[in-house]
Amino acid sequence: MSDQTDAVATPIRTAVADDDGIDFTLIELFFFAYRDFTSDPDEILTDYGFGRAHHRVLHFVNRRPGLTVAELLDVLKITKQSLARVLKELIDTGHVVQLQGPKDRRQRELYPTAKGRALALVLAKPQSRRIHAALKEASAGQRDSIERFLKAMVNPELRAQIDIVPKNAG
Amino acid sequence: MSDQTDAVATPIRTAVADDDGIDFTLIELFFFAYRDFTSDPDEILTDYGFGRAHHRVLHFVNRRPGLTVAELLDVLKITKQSLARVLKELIDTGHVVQLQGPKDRRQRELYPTAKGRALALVLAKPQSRRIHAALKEASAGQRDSIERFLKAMVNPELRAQIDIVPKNAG
DNA sequence: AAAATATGTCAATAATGCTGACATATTTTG
DNA sequence: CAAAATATGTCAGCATTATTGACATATTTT
Repeated sequence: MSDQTDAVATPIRTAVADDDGIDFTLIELFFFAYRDFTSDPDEILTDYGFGRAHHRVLHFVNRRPGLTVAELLDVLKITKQSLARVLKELIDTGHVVQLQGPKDRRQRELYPTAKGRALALVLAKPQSRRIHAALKEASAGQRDSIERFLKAMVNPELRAQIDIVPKNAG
Repeated sequence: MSDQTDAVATPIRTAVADDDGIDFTLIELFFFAYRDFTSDPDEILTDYGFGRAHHRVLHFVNRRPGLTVAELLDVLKITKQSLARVLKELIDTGHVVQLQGPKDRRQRELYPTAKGRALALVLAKPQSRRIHAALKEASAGQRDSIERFLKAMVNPELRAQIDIVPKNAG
């Protein structure tokens, strides 16, 4: 009886692999890729006294100018209280401004300032460069596959969040 | 003069888009995909009183049985003190065991127990299912593109960490 | 007028990370 | 063999990002 109550549990010496019917290869690659994907902006952010949370807010305010606090909470999947401090700091430092909603004056529409736009671009640049480098040898069709894959990884009921920004809104 | 000292900074009402020479589409998709990719195991982990940090340790101990503490720190890119608490909890709950290194007795080789292996599979299952569903319509060649892309997103000098586990170690 | 909604704020707490310092056991070096 | 280097463990303090619960204010809807 080698159950949990044994003083010493038996070590398993074989590695799990894709054989177990589980795609460990892609699971692990996704972890490594995202770890390094976020590392570039993380370094820049420390110079500004900001963290990854500030980056996320700044990104979406630049991506969807005029979105409300509620919409931002829904996209980030965090609570109002978690957002509060981060948003306040971005407002206090002049990266983001709030405007009263034109139709519903309870709402606060969030917009980037020129300063906030500039920082968003600075943060996105190394990420875009990394993506561009990773796609170097990929064809246009392969890029489409990757885009479709990433989109399909998102919960179906939340995929609408992605489509808010048209492919080339410019 | 609309600089930062102005009482009210001017809001920018246009959205950033890929036009700015930055691949915001993939940047954002990567964020959404990873957010939902980690949400499944996160929910399961709360039932065990564990967090995402425990999951990462458990994953790599199952993936590379016998890896040392130093190797684990290198893979996770965290400090020894950060790992300590999480690792201790996994050991105390019988998910992971430490064996003295056979050659260098200072080292502690980390192995999963049957309990730890089982939990790793439970956590990986929904992630694998999500990947599988996302690849549903993709051809084998497209899967390769995605794998190559994710691998290319990892810092070149750290890509060796990925290759430690052979494609089909089974 | 009452209820619902959007936002803001306060207080307390948890998870995960950090730095710095130091102890122990073991291996390597001179 | 003694000294230095290495691998690990641990303590104390702290920062960031998240959580829940409670409550206040302004505004809109019923």
